[in-house]
Amino acid sequence: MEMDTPERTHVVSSSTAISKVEESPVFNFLNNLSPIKPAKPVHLTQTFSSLTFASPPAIFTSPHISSDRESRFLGRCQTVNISEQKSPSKNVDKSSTNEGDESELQDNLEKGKSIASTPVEQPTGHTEFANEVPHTFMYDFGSPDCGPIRKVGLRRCQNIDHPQQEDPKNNQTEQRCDWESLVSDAADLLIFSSPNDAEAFRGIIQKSPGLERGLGTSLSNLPQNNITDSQKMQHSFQLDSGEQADAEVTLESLEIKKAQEDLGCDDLASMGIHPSGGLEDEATPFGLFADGKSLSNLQHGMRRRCLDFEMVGVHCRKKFPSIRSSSHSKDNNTSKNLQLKSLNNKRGGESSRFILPGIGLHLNSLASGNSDCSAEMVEIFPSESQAALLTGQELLPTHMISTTSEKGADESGDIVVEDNSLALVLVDPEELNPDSPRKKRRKVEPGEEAEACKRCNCKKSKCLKLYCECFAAGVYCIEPCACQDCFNKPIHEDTVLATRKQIESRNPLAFAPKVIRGSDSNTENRDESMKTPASARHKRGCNCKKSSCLKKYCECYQGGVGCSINCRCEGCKNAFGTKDGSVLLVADSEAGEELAEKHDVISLKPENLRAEEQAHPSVLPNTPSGLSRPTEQMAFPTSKCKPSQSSFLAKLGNSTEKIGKSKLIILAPPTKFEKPPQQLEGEDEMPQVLRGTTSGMSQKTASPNGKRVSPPHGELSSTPSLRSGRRLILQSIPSFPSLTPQH
DNA sequence: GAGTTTGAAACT
DNA sequence: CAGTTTCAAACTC
Repeated sequence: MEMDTPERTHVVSSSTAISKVEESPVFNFLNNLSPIKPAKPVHLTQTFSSLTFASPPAIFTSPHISSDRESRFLGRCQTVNISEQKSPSKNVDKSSTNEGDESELQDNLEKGKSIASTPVEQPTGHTEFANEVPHTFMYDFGSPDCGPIRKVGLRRCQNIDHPQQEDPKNNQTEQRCDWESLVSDAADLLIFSSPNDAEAFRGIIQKSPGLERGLGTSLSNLPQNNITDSQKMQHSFQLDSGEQADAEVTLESLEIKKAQEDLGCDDLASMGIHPSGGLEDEATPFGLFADGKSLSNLQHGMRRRCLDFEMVGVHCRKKFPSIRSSSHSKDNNTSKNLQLKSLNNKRGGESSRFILPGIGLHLNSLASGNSDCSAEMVEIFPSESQAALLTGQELLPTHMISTTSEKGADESGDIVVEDNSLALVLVDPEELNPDSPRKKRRKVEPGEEAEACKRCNCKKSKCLKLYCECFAAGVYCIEPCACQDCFNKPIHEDTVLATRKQIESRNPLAFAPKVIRGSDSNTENRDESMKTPASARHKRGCNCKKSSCLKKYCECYQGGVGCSINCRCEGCKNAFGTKDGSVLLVADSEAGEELAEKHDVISLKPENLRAEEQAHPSVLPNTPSGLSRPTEQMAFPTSKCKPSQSSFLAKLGNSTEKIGKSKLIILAPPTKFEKPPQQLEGEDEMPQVLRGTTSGMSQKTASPNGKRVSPPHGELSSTPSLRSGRRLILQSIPSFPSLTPQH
């Protein structure tokens, strides 16, 4: 060995020289003199080659070496590998490798920095490491210390969107496992691709003390540069994945990360705030983490996904239950922790659901329900944010962002409301105070929630049948529910799931959104669609006989969609569209009046609307004048809300004048509205749900431009929540006066 | 808040 | 598939 070291140094310093030396008779002579040396080099070489791992020689020689690892891990991985490989290079055998390889090696060395600096012992460890590495990727085995880490690596590999980011991690993890001490030294070389990863590791570490030893040090040692780098990575990641590519969002996320660093990730994790979602998201699905922190991470990750991928529907669904629980207890800060815990638990349960087969439908159903719940969502997030605020308000922005983004994806109208609430949160420290306006708002909410995300009142169904709105929506019952003998609770998750399966077996679409937007008709042409009354339609259609499809008894009407051929209703007067397609006419008729009346109740003041229409008959160019209003009204009457929004928006778009100042404000973000049409395009029920199927309302409503302005809640139908959402909007309106230009 | 109406869900 | 019953929401007072 001793003899080797000097040679190694030589090799490292000048690879070319090495080859010459080897060839030189003197070298051969020396080798002959010391039988030991030759044997080792050969042995090593074989070992590596056999492994197909990048043997030192192989490394030099070529790309072949890289094998699986490199294929998976590009760029940075090479760097890491180089560092690892260095030690091998030291071996005499390695020196024997081709010159071309040497040149590569040098490059690598430059990147990797100091191979020479690595301790002599490394070679041995390195060989081991080399052996292990391939296995690590290929198989899930490992020493107790390394096992978890490797798993993570595997996971990541599977889910990896960005191999580069992961690669570094894997490399690090591996190195740490085998070379903890060495790694610490080389930590500088290693770079976590993303902050997310770092957090994820932290979370892992928390769970597994063993890992913490290995990783903890390295993490702690990570240079700030790495962090920044990771931040950048995350940023890029967001951009890549993210439809939400908003620079602001990313910036905030960065800020959040910084804040986390300042505060300490642990604290943040405890708070349930996790700016970075990356690994967490991935990890959770695998069920790796059971504890609250990990869950919180998951939650955050979930959010992230929504943000990044606009998996809003799913996200919302997952969150919903938790949200509900949290929403109720929001008032007390002390309770917040408990809430969070409960949320975590619930979420965990949800996550499990998420994994379970058949859940998809459930989730979808949730989505529909979620749409309703969007209002809650908004509030809920703030609550969490509040918790976060306890430590630092900085976190809030993320929540806000996330929430908005989510909503944006799912629901335009609700989103607006949320924004308001969020704005309040940020502005007012009072939120923390129970007396804060927010709290007041929440107080209002209970009623709203009850309506919005309807709370059931089941007495005999045990909330395990579709009679139960909660169950039908795929959500657990919560406090507001007045149900009796309720089994639709996390505690009875098994029962709930079993029941679900049973129901699904009977009707696979039982939990799917009842209202489906027709891809074709729906979307943008909805105004035109008035021709086809129900571009968005109820799946099965209604069977109304006495309500004339003008009351919420009618699921079509309730869902804000017109009746279709599927309906067996009698005397259909559905304002959204009659079975026979004579939608508009109806609007003018009784239904329209009724709707208008209801509008009044809502405080929408149909008067204004009418006045507007009169003043601006052209406001709704797409829709026939008569129809436009009625339809809009239609939407309102039921929930008092969502539909109205869209309608308002449309009107507002055309004429901000009368409608008003306050109302217009709410409508504000046009972008959100833009999304719905896209959603409409997706025909698949599931996707729609996930996306947050647009409600008929939104579809119906037309922007002044003729474009559909409104919201997405496709499923408004189901949605009591929509209703609530609208209410919120109305309420929120006052808050936004500033936004509305005063005329 | 109690009672009625209504139509979906569930059952046969 | 049709008819009946059960159920809970929607509605009315």
